[in-house]
Amino acid sequence: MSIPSKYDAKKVEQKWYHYWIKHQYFQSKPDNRTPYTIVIPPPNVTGVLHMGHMLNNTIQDVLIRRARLKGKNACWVPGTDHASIATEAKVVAKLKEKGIEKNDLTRDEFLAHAWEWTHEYGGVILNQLKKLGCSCDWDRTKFTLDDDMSESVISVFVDLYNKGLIYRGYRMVNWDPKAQTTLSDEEVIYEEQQGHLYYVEYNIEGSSDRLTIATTRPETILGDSAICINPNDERFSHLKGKKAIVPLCNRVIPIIEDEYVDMEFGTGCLKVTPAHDENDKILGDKHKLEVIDIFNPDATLNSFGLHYEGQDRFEVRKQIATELKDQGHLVKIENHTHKVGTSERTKVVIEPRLSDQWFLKMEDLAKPALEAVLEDESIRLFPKKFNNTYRHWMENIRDWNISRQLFWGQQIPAYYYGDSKDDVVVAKTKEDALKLAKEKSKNPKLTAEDLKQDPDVLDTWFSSWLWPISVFDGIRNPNNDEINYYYPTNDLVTGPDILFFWVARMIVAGFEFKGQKPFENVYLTGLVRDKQRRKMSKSLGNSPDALKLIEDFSADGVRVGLLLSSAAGNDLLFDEALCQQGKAFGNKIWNAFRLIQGWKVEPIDQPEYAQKALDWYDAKFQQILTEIEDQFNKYRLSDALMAIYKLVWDDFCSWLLEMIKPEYGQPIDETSHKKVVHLLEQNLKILHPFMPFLTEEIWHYLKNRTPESALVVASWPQTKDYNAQLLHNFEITKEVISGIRNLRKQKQIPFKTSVEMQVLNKAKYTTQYDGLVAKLGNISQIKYVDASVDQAFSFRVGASDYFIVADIDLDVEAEISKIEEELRYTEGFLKSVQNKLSNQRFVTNAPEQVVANEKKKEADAIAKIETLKSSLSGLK
RNA sequence: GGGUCAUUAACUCAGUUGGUUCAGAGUGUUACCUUGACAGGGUAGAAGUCACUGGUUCGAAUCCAGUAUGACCCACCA
Repeated sequence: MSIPSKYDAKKVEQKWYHYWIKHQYFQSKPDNRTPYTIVIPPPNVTGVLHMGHMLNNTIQDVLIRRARLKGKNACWVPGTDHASIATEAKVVAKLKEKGIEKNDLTRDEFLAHAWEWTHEYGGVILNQLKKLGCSCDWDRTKFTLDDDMSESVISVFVDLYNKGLIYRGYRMVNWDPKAQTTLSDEEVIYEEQQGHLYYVEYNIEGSSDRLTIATTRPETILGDSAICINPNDERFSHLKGKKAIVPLCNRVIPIIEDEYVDMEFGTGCLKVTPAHDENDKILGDKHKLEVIDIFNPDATLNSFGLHYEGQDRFEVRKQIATELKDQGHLVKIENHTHKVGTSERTKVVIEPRLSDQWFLKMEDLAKPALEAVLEDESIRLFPKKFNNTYRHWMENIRDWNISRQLFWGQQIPAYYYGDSKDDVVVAKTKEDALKLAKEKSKNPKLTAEDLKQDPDVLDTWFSSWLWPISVFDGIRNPNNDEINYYYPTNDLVTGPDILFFWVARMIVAGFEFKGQKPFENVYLTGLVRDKQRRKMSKSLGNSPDALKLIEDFSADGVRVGLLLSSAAGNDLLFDEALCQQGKAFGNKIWNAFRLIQGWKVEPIDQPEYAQKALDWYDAKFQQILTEIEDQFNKYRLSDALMAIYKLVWDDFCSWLLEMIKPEYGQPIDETSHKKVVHLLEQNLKILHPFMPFLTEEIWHYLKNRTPESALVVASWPQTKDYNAQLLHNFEITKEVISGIRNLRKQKQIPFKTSVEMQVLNKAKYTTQYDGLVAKLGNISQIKYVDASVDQAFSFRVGASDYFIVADIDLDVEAEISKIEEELRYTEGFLKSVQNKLSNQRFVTNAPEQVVANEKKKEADAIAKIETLKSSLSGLK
């Protein structure tokens, strides 16, 4: 079988992905193995893969592939989210291009367009995940608007309504004037903006006095229903009980008193606009003020806006300022920075607005979810610092506005049978609703036509909070085999930006609807940023094209690149150079494999050095294996990968292969070859979760494999005890070899020139590796001596001296000064150790172990000084 | 305004209960090497007042207090 000298990632990756799918390795069905389950954070159905997804899903794939290798029944459930606002906005925009307005369509017509769009673009992102190598069970792919998923959502709504946890309320909500829907508090992003503080004068009724208020939103004065002063503010005591006149519209409004007003801010006078500010609403309720809504749903002014009717709020703000100025009501304008709420999806400024919405009471629901994370820690967040954030949110949780004024989503199963808002019933189907309506209205003559379903749909998160349950049909069929087997799932991998949107709510839903946590561990990744630390975003154009990256660096390379520097919770500064490093690593492995496979194998005796080297690597592998087990348990994937990287590159390639490599043109013995192939296979196994394609390719080149023995379903290496002393001795051997190389370089002794070495070494604990030292140092002979060797170059490792006898003039002066320098350093070191030891408080207070160590350091230093002195006198 | 976390080499980060060479890794950089797996390579080296100030301790990158800078989260100051 001929092996290509260049690794063709594109071809290989396609080949093996097909192979894995064909042999159904990613499929999972309940059986008697332990399950290991991950549900994917469903991406937007019409989205495309970005760097965040790449990172996220690479991590999930690493975890799931490792679990599969460890013999678990690994199940990774993929799917997409209908993302109501985002998708609806895209559909609306697309229709607009065709000259179609959303308002001209019926609900069903609009939904038909939306589904068409979904079918056209939906799933693109899932195909991109396949390119990345993700080993999802594609037969389980779910969409949050699938019929069964929707049924689950509706049934949960009805259930919560019947429990009295869902209510309809007339409240101040966050209104997105562009999408023309409400948003939950979590969907509002507060951004600091440079604005102005307008000082506006109001006339006082029946007086020539005037008062000045400060406002950031002068356009809302048309909706003013009071002026508020602090009762303790003596500056305004003469105004108590009087009335003010709103400029422009000349409406007469009361001057009320409330301690809410901050006397320090602005003028100490506050205008009250209950329809357009949450605090004003509270004040308004308290003082029974009129509520004057001056906006249309798209944030243009309505008839209360007088001559500004139909114009946009920000346009009106400018014009009204001018008009106020012209009429002598504007005192001054100051610059003022403040936080403005914007829509997470459409980016427009949120308008606080009073409207009827559906809410879910969260307080009681949150309790078990809070305990699970913070008290019994049955759910663990990685990194742990998010516990605090989680606690704060959960303890201050507010009711969740779950209704959206959109078409794309599950329509709220509430049916009105009369003119009043209270003439409402909630049921899974219209038939059930009719039954209930007849009872409630005591009107048996009601027909289905009399029922009008609430036009709103549910917040998308109200479907995705059920995800770990509903993908296994655990809502509709609470005790089916799948949910019983797979739930609770094991790990959840997602970004901290949706900790509240999704993670916290899933935990709530898990306890409420399943009586159990939805997952054990939550791995929160960082944000992917560019080299300048800017967040990657479409608008900045700094986000690389995911598929292009895979094209350029191979899927394996990109995976390694992403993971190399992505400790959980830390932002990842993405740099293509990392992918390049990943790709180079792949190349290194490929070439190591080619070397091994290229050797001629013959049934000759195994040289001793080869056996020693292979035994050493065996132990080294075990050491690293143990280490990465620990790192995986702590979700330190980056560290685990780095440990493997160094194991393969440094220990396997640079040391082991160099040590067992036969002379050029010579064969290798069968025993060694068999063993090194085995060790390579072990490496491939632990590499496979990170670099699935390359490893599978080499795995099949090494031996003929049946589909059952593919690497993807191989077994993870067993951890065994290893000889730590052996590893320690070998490290010393490495130092000796480095010493030789170093000395050759300094003295310009070419590697091809074989030299003799003499060793002054009382312990002789590394003599077993003399063969290796001879091979890698090109040493003709190693002799052990009892005294320093004159006329030789020397170096020192530990307490031993190594002398290289070469036929080259020795610069005695240089040797002497080198030794003298080391002598000075060692004497200084000895002095500091002895100082410490003569400190009575140290000796009495420090633990025995530490004192003993210091004493050993002292003894070593004394011994070293002795040998240094003797070589010095030898040279002189 | 409240809170959380961070600050270690040129860059990105480890450093687990204070005590073994604990001042580390990867990248970059420097010098040299390189026809026989791999220049996407090899060998060797340089590089840090562990943000600052004080404290606790025999001993502090590590614990405590404060300061500075940055990031993030939360909150209704017009």
